[in-house]
Amino acid sequence: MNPTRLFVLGALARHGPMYGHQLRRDARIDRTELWSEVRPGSLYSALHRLAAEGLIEPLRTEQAGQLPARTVYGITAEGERELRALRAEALREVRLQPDPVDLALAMSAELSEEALRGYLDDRIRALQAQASQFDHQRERAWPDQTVADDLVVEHARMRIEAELGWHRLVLDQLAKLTAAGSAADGQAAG
Amino acid sequence: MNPTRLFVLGALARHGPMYGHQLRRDARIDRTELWSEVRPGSLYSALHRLAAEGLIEPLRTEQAGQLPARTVYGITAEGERELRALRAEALREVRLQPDPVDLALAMSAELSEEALRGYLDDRIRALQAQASQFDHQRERAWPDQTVADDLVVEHARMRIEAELGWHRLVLDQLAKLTAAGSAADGQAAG
DNA sequence: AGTTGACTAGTCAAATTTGAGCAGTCGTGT
DNA sequence: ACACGACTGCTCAAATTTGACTAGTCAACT
Repeated sequence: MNPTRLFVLGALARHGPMYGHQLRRDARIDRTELWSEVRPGSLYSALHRLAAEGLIEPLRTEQAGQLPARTVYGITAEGERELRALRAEALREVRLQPDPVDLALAMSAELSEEALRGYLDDRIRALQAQASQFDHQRERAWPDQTVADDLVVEHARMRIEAELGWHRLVLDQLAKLTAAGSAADGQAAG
Repeated sequence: MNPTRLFVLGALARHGPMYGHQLRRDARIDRTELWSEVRPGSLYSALHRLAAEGLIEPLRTEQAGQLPARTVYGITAEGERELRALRAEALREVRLQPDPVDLALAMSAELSEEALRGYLDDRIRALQAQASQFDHQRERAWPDQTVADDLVVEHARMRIEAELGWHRLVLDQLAKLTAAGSAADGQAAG
């Protein structure tokens, strides 16, 4: 499905021509980390590939002060078409992304009850921290905030709440979980 | 983090020596699709790499009837250590995986209200279908089902419920969402 | 006998991501 | 002056994933 391409095309369509680092920066600013983690490597490789496919095109190179030169890309007509197609694909796709913690849990039978409880407590604390961050952010808007942005934040908040609920359930069942194999395996390397 | 490696090491540690296709098959049987999508390409490349690193080792090659030969791998002592490390890593990591639908939604301002409502209705139907599947499955157990397996299914069920709640919220705000840009863009290529 | 369809066990090229790094610049202190 | 850390704009190798494909076997029909 490739979210990186969707992100690049969408950003160029909205804001107009941009260069690589600008995309990366805006991704941080606009809470983009919620829907897509844009790493530099992926970003630039997507830019090169999109340009090679003619979906975006280098418009000019700029130079601000003595900083490294940067290439400004704009979206092409074909890129707009691809953007609509990718967006439709993303909207149609309903997939619960697998969570590695489930995999880990299924393999933790021989972990001691205390060790597992420690992990779970840590996870709950981390989730609560994230939740309260969102609650603070929800109050004050950022520039150019749209209804869609609100909904994205709300989505994250609701998912955190669901995670918290599940974690509490796991804590509830902890005794049963480790009842079978209760060997000593308190701490792992890593 | 690499869930595929964790899956392979964990499965070999639990069930004992196995060959590639067996891992792939068991992944289907044990609801593994919930936590990890094991595609053949990823699976075999993980096997080769784990073997090269000495975390698993080819024990023998079998041949059942005239079917293709298959290589049986077993986990090594070092592999067991790596398994514990990977599991601890997965248990520590708390990350809300970004959902592409958020990205798509943030770029759907110029989509018509009806088009967006159509997508959302479809998504809700798909989610409800998945939910009722889980509800049926929850009643009858599968062989070797553990408490952890129950919890994994429950996890998926709770996440679906959260998704449903959010989707209804989006439908609620739909008028506001498309209020700004309401051009005609009813259907996209796809 | 021949065909169909599903399963077995795995390969491969191409796309993509990861994670680190590079060569420079800027701002801030000291 | 100059050291320091953070930022800018981007590159690169290595790891990994994707998705289609190979080359055969088996059971069941027709």
